[in-house]
Amino acid sequence: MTARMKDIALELGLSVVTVSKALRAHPDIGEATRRRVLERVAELGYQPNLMARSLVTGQTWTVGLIVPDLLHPFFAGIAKAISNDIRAHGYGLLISSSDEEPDAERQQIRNLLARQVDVIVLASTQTTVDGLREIERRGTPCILLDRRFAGAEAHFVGNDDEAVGALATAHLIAQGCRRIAHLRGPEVSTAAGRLSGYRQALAQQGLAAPELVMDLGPSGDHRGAEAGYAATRRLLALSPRPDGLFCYNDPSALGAMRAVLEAGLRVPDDIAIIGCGNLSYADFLRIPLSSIDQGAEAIGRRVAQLATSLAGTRNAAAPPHVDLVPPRLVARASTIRFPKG
Amino acid sequence: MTARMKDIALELGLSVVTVSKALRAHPDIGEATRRRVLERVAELGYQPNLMARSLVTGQTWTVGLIVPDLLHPFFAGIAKAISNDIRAHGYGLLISSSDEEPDAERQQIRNLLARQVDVIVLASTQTTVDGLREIERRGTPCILLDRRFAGAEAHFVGNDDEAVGALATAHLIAQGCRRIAHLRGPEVSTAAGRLSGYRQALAQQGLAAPELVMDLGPSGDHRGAEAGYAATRRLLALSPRPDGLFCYNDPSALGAMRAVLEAGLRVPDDIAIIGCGNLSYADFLRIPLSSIDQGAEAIGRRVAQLATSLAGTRNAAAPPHVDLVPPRLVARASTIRFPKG
DNA sequence: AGCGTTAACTTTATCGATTAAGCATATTTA
DNA sequence: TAAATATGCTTAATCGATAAAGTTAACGCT
Repeated sequence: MTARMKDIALELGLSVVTVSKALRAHPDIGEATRRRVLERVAELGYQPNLMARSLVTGQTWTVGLIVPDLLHPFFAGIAKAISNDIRAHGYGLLISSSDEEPDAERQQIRNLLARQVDVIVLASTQTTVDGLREIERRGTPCILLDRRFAGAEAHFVGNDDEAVGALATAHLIAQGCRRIAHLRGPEVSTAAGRLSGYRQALAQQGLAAPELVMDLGPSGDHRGAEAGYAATRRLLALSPRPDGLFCYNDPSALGAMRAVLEAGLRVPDDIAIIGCGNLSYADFLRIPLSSIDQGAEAIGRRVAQLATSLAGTRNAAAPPHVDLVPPRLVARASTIRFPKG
Repeated sequence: MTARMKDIALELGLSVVTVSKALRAHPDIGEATRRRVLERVAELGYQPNLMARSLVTGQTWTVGLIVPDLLHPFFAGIAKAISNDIRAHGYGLLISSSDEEPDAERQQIRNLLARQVDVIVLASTQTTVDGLREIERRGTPCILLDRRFAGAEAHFVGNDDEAVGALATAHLIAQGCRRIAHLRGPEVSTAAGRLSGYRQALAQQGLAAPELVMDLGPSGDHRGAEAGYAATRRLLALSPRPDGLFCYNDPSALGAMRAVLEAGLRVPDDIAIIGCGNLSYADFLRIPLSSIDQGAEAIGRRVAQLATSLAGTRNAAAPPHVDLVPPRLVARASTIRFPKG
């Protein structure tokens, strides 16, 4: 078995409490004693049992994170950033992937609560705020990530999705597109936000009608390319057809691009295409894809900061901290119609 | 505050132990009492404090995972699969990303041990097995993931990297390549294994000499494309130049492809290129990249199975379980020289 | 009737720490 | 010089559960 404080105390002829205090640099302990303790602790490579400590202090130094899909680079990037940043403050990260299933998510929330995590960070797949009741009842601080709820008074960190939609659409307009279509994502706040931003940008230029919005359907990210392909085929059947396309995410944009090229049209000359997510290796695609970078790392860092400041708090009536990370346009060949020069 | 067993016991006029046993379906408890308890527990949405439980049982129902880079799709895929599979057995997953820094990794190991995880799953960035001493001393079961140590008697789950190298190289040979080069990865067992497989495949066909191996350098994955580009430029300066190229990973293969195309050569006709990792959206690249699929999900599932079977074990003298997941060739345009028909 | 069993709880000890009180000894302070 | 304060430890209580051992009433058997 592993050494316990009791063992060290016995060896040194001290009480357990003295050892405990010495380890935590409590002022009660004299210099000589502290040194003796630390020396023996170092020799043994002793580390206090965090379970036991947590039981009495009520703090577990653990953040719980639930994402819809850990394989998605956006969420993986956020998870990595959170993990790295909170570790610097002594926190660990318990991660689970809900696979876009609300029931699984609720179960995972319950599990995190049973584990007494100090904070829950949640990119929810729920449509209502009800799933958060339990968290609230427990008084565990909760940070909503990427996806928000209409009337919920909760902390939030994520993109300003209206800005995402507006940025992408304005870029297409600037490139000379006049009939700009949108592939709309599933029933989550991000899709609604991007659609709204798209509409705003169009309205601002008097390009609102007719509306060229096509649904990608409920498919998750893994089917994004197929969904984008199918939706775009439907768009191309319209006449006159669109000359610009803002896609909910990059996979659907890739599917869209395939559909456009297969139809014998040119990208970006006939149809300019922009996605969202800024996938890695976009530069190595057949036609490098313009996209909106969501800044996963920045989001993760801000979540980490908020989480560590919230940990230890209980039911603090602090006003919700809403942190909208600005998106960044990355223009590549798929939209650049007027090469400079 | 949240309800505790004591509260429920008091309300129902029972002892804490009775409630505890009722919740765990202990045979001591009568049907009527059990029902009363379960009913009240359901009403309150009570969940036992897992910290307290762990302290006495010694099991935390937690698996610790350390990977070099959570953003890397291979490790993200593994993490996702592990998380999903162990959750079904009641386990949670504590994840951290070591960023390929041995010191960070060691610190993370210590942290996981202090948190009393039941099993540690480790894709190590260390060069020696010394960093595992502490784990061993504690008797915590440990599963090495993806990267192995020479003489270590430890559980291992990952690819058969010699098979990876051999599979890729044999494929190039089958496509008619005769001067096959290799971009070698950094100082980890996977790079050594793939190199060895490459050599074996060449030797088997009497194509061994001269050796056309170029180092990618110590760069991690994020610089893979640049490193691949640079190494390939050096390769192209040779004469006669290679006609086939097996790259350590996909990013370096993309860099290699860029170098080849910039030199005015054709892929795969002048030089066929194959990578490793089977990156998503490989089909949407300028020239779809052939690659070796490592089967991240399969690896994750096997790790999960092994981990749950090992949890609760201490210093079991069970012989190390070595699980080599077979790689799968995914041939695409970058290597297919003889289109069928 | 007497005694061993069983069923269904309760009481006590424990897990490995932390926090709150005690208690000498030494050092100031008035 | 006596009372007041610090200094540096120790002992007792606690965190929220589980495990081991004890208790009591009902039951069955010869």
